[in-house]
Amino acid sequence: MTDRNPSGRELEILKILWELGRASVREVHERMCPDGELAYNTVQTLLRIMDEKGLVRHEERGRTFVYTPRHTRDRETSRLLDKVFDGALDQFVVSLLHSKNVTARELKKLEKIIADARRRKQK
Amino acid sequence: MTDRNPSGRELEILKILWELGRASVREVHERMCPDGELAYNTVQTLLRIMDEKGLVRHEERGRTFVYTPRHTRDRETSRLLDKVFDGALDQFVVSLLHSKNVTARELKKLEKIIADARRRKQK
DNA sequence: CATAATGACCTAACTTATTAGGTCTTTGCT
DNA sequence: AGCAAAGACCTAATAAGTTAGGTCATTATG
Repeated sequence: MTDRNPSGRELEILKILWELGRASVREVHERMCPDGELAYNTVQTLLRIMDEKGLVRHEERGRTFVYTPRHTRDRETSRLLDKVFDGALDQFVVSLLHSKNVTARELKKLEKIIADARRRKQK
Repeated sequence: MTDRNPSGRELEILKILWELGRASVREVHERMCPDGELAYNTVQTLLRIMDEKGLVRHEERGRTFVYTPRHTRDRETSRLLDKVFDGALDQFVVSLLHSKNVTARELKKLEKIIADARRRKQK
């Protein structure tokens, strides 16, 4: 069972793994719920399922499993782009600008990001 | 039970309603599954649940219900932005540019969208 | 009028997601 | 050696999402 999509909780775990790069169940658990909202076992079960789904992979370090993400941020972004906007990039960006109050500073930053991408494209 | 989030199928229905503005069960069903992938009753049930969740509203036209969306595209975008990128707009856009092959033409369009937004901001 | 079509409403079956308890094993500490 | 901590593995219970069948009322149509 390879390459399925993450559910809500699974996405939370993926976010941790994207941040840490690699992590054991314990590390994910501590980062995700420092106040014990979820049981250790819950996180473990989720990671096992995500492994089966192909969203993460694991290697053994001693007797503990260290997980790394296989599902990428970009993949997730792409999925959402298709899911909500049928792939229409411009519509997505317009909506993005509506969706919250964007500061002039942020806009400037975005403009630079796009301009850079264009420059790279030209070459 | 107001203001809950759409599931995958519910989002599909919302997309139809965003496009059509308003529609009966039959219209949604025909647009969504012209080849009868889903039963009419399935769509009807989904719309009823979405009504309870506050994602759509309905008014009666004769003896048929006409549904309109309450959950907006922008709201959905905002939700995804938070869910995947904790609200970091720039990260989202960078990922967007990675997520598929963007043409130079599209980039130019995006640049214009951002520039226009900035200009409006200045005033 | 009889019958078919359309539509809302109710409910059930099945699937997927979420949560966590119990068990067994290894390891580290006294 | 004995005990506690850490970890994987198995399993179950609940919740949420998905799908659609059956029922009844209203409206067309022959």
